Amino acid sequence: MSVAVIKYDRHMVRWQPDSRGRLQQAAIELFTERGFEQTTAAQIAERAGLTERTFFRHFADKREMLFDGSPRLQQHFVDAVAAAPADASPFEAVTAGLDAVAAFFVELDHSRGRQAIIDSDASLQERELIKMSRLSTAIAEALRARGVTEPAASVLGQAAIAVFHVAFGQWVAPGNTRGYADLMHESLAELRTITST
Amino acid sequence: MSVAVIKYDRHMVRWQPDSRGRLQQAAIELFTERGFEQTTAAQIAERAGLTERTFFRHFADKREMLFDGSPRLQQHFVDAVAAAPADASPFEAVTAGLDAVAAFFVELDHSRGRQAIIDSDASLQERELIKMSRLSTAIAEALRARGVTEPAASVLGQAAIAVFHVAFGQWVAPGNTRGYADLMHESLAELRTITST
DNA sequence: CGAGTGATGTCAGTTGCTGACATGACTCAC
DNA sequence: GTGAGTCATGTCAGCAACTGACATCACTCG
Repeated sequence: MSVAVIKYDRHMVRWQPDSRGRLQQAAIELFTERGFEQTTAAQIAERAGLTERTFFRHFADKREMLFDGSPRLQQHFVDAVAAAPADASPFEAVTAGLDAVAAFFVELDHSRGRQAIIDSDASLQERELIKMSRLSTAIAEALRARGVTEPAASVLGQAAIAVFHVAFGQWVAPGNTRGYADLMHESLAELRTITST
Repeated sequence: MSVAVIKYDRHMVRWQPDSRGRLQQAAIELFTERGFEQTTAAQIAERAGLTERTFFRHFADKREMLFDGSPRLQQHFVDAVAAAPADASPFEAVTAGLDAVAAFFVELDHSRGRQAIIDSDASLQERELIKMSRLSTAIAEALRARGVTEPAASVLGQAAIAVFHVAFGQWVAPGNTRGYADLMHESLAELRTITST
C-alpha cells in the first residue's frame, strides 16, 4: 500500500498566493451574507484558508479591511491639489482634487456593496469618518504648501471632504443615475452659493 | 469586647449616590494618570466603588464616558438654528447655532484635559468624529425644516461643523488666549472668503 | 551547503463587552 | 403595615477582538 501523494500543478508551493486578497474577498462575502458584527475574524481566516493570527498580521483590525483604497485615494487627491497651477485659487486647487478623485468612482455596484456594509455598522462608520478626517488634514497640508494660511486651509480642507462625502452619498444612493463628477460639482456650487449669503 | 459599629450620618444608605458621576470622575483621573488604553474598565469601576458590570450598565462602552455632553450641545445648536428669524438666510441660521454653542466653552482647563485624552487615542478620535457627524446631520435636518433643500442643507451642515471643529481646536490649543466666539467668527469669515474665489 | 529570512502556525493570555440570574432596600397600593 | 413589585447593583460564565512569544520550514543567497 503506497503512501498517498498530492500532486500540484508543476511546483509544490508553500503558501497559496495573495493571502491578503483572499482575506478581503472572504470578508466581503461573509459580511454581505451574515453581517459585519456576525462574522468572526476566525471565520474570515478559515474561508481564506488561513489562521486568525495571520488575519491580524495582514490587517490591524477587522474594520481596516474595508479601507484599503484609502491611502491611494488620499495620495491622488493631494497630488492634484499640489499640481494645480500656481495662480489657481485655493478653492480651484481643491476643486481639482475633487475632480481627480472621480477616477476612483466608476464601479457603482462594488462601491454600493461596500457602502451598504459600512452603513450597517456604527464602528465602521467611525472608521470611515477618521479616514475622511485624515484626508481633510492632508488636503489642508497641501494647501498650506501652496501658501494658504490657517485657519483657512483647515476649514477649506474640511469643506472639501464635506462636498465629497455628500456627493459620494448621493452617487451611491439607490436609484441614482447621475455620475459622481456631476453630483460633486452640484454640491460644490451649493456650498459656494450658500456661504455667500 | 464590643462589636464594631459603622455609623452613617443619619441614615444607612444602600448605595452611594451618583454612580454615573463617580465613574466619570474616576475615569478622568485614571485616563490622565496612566492613559486611556492603559486603564481598564474594572479599574475605573473599582475606584468608583462599583463593579465592572455596573460600569457597562451606565456607559455603552469605555469611550462613551467622554462624550456625555454631546446630546445637550447638539440640542442647543439645533434649537438655535430653528429659532433663527424666518427671514434669516441658511448661513445666518447656522451662524446663530455656532454662536449659541459658545456657552459650552468657558472652562478652558476642563476642555483641555478632556481633549488631551481624546487626542492621545485613535479610537477616541473616531468616537469624537461620529459625534460631530451626528451633529452635522441634525443641523442639516434643522435646515431642511427651514426649507433649505438638498444637497445644500447637508453641505452647509458639514461646513458648519468644520468651522466649529477648527475653532474649537484653536481655542483648546496650548498658548491660546482668544475666546471661542472670536476664533469661530474668524473661521467662518475665512470659509466665506475662500469659497467665493 | 549552511545561515538567514519571511510568511505562516500554535498557544496562552488580556480586555471589552454581554446575557442570565440573584439580592435586597425602597415604593406603593391595598 | 404588609406584600408585591421595582430598580440599581452584584456574581458568574462566556465570546470575540486582539497581542506577544515561540516554532516551523520552504526559499534565498553567499
